[in-house]
Amino acid sequence: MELYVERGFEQTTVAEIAERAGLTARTFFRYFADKREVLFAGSASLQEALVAALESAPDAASPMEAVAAALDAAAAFLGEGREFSRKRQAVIAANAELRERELIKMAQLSAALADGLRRRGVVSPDASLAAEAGVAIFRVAFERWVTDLGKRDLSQIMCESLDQLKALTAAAR
Amino acid sequence: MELYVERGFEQTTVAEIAERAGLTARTFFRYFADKREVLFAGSASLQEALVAALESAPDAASPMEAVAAALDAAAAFLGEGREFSRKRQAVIAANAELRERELIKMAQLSAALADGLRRRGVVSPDASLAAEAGVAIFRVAFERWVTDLGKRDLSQIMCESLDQLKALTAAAR
DNA sequence: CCAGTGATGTCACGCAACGACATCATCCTA
DNA sequence: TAGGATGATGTCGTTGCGTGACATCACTGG
Repeated sequence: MELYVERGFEQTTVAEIAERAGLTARTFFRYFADKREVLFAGSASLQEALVAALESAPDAASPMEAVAAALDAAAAFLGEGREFSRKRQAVIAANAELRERELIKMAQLSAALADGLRRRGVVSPDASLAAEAGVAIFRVAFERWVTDLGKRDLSQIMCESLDQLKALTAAAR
Repeated sequence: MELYVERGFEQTTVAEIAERAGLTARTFFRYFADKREVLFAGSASLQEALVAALESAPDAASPMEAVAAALDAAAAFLGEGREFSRKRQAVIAANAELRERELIKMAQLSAALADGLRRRGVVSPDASLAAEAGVAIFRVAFERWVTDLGKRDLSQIMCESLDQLKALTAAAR
């Protein structure tokens, strides 16, 4: 993060990262699959938290309600470190390769949520759609939260976004 | 496509592609930004077609209805070449880097649709949400269409998926 | 016939990423 | 306590992607 913020992602070599960490480039690649991956170390635990929340939602909950529970967990997970999220997001936004990686992490998240929904008995296409919709809400809400200058809560913004999506789809045909 | 299908994406070098095309590797890179991009040559025109359809939707159409018009255009654009889409999709699915590129193309599509909606007067977060939802529908429907063994129409599957999303969001809270 | 333009080739280079092997610390056990 | 297994790290060499700089060649307009 330090180096990526200082001089940008492309202008940073793996050798430099390794040097600052007191390691060899070869060792870097033993911990991270590639130069990008180092910025996404936490995404596995985020995903676990979301899936866990989805699974522990009440049985009576509808698919989208279970997804909403997962989104609450996401807010809890990220809610504290807004400054860190801001910095990280700035680095990612500035580089196309990093945006790609970010997107595939989101897609993995979506797939994991869809799996979780299927385990709850939701039929396959509904599960995918609900998961995709959930991730869309996450994306939009997170963007707003990071951009926002005020102090509004992430979970609150997520709720709003879900409501907006409901209103939008309800107004189609 | 030939080489990627024959021996897979990773096992194909740019020099080989260039050779089969009767060119130099250097020239390849003058036409395509990188080894992946060659599989996404058509995505710009797809995007244009969708945005055009969105813009020419009746003024009275709701945001999601305008998005639905764009999805119809997508179906028209892709509907004929199912065999080609299948092959291409198989190549992409088999490789993580290609999946990343596919995702960023989708994200660009989503951004372009959101822009188009804003030009129609839709407020910003609604535009993003509707566009994201539209792309989610596209993704799910396309996946079903490519996988599906039957002869069901892409546009038909898209309509179904939109209806399903409506039902899902309506059932939240 | 020449100057300008655009497409292509040639060459050299930086760097990401990986395989193979060496080294060293730790720790378990006979 | 010596010795062997294990795991983390370093070293070295290689491949291939991607780019900058420069040369070449075809084509076009004047």
